[in-house]
Amino acid sequence: MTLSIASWNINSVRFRIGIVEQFLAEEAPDVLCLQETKVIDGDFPTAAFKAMGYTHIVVHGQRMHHGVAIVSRVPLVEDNRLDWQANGEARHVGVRLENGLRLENVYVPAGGDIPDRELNPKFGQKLDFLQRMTEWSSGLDYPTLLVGDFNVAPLPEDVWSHKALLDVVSHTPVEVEALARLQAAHDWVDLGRHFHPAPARLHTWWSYRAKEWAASDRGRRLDHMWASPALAANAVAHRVCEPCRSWLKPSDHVPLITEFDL
Amino acid sequence: MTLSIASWNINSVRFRIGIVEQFLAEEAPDVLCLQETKVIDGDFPTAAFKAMGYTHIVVHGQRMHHGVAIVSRVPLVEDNRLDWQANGEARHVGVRLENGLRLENVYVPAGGDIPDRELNPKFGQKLDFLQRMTEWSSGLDYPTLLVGDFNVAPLPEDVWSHKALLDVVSHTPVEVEALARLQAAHDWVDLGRHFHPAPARLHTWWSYRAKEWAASDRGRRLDHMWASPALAANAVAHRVCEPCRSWLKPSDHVPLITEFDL
DNA sequence: GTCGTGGGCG
DNA sequence: CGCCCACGAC
Repeated sequence: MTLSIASWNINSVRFRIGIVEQFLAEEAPDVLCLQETKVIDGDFPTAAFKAMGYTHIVVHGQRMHHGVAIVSRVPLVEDNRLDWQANGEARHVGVRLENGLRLENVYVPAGGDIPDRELNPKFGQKLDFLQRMTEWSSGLDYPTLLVGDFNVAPLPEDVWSHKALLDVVSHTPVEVEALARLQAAHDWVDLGRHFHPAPARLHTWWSYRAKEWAASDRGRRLDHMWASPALAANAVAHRVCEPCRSWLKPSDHVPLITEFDL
Repeated sequence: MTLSIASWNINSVRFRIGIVEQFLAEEAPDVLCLQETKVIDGDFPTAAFKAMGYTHIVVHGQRMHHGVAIVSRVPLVEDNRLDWQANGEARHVGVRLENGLRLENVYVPAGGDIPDRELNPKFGQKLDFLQRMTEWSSGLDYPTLLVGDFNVAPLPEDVWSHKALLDVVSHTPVEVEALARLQAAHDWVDLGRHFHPAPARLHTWWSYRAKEWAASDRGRRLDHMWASPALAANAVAHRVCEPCRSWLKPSDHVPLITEFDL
């Protein structure tokens, strides 16, 4: 059987429910992981998803910021909600699928503007978050798919200009090294680059602030899907749905989809 | 020649420019007076009006609240901006048409919630505003059309329930008496009731807070067009465009139109 | 209920 | 740029 899993930082699932429906209608993934839902669990637009066949819904939201959710056409059960900052922010939810696959959906902190632990506490929190994810990751002993907005673009080819972004949060060496440690801790396979090796252009985010985002194309690859080595062997396709960036009232992130043959 | 003049409390002309265009396309009044434009003069959507042939535009706006404007297909010149509160609020603008007709566009203060001068200063300011309009009105000696949101429903038949609203600001006896003095000061002809005498139902405003506004029909006649006696003799029709209340993203007020044969 | 504004955040 | 919220006004 085949299974398709998508991930999308939606930047308010309520405000953008229309393009989420459009995406599900066009791509029909079996499972969709959302980040930055920005909604408390009671206000999650459950009905819209159920009407489209996504009847299995696991939410972990909060007021105002952050929030993650997983909606699915195939059965799944909630497994855990981890708090890698121990501050109560809703940045992770994990589920188990019927075939035993674990799916972990995470929204890594953005990290503020200044790439300095002392001057900018948020930057330190981001690095600490990645370190605690690394420790968690090293203990995993079952096939897992880790997806979400990691807020780090690791490779030079993951940003529009390696040189221009070396001191910009999301692409600084210290973040890239922290992400490398996380990846090594479970031998995670970066499915994006597995299917589209560097130096291929591969971006998942374009700032709202650039009005001519398509023309200037100053993108970054902040969103990722990482698989346990055994699971990666079953991945048959991976793509970034870049056209979604130009839909009406878009998110600044676009969806990723991986197809598995299990 | 005939001349049609409309008046509409639009509750943000920028937010509702779409239905303003729809109204102009359908009714094509020669002149449209707007209240609660909620826009500073520099941000008034001039281009949209000019594109529809309303090339003569006189605005008197401010940040955030209030604001009035007159847009016209026929030539007119700004005549005055009166401040009947002496507090700088943009609640009036007057123009002269080529035929000598004066058109005065006013947005009377709502007056707050409690109908008591002592407990609620805004109520006193509303009564003072009407008193100063009365003094101004008694000195008029040229044919004038006074239009706008008067925020008073004078007759028992001007509200959905005379009894229920006797103590509700907009229909209290003290406001009704103040409006009667204003009317008497120039022998103003109330064109709404001139063409649709009581007890005919005649409402121009329905609260946003009643979701089933059409079914419950708890309206009030807060908007008016008053003519000097000599001018009123030339009025040939007057109507309230009630369907506008059910358009997409409506104002809580609907437009009024009077046609003159001059 | 539905505006505008201003601040937080990304 | 563009979301969420709090506030004040009507």
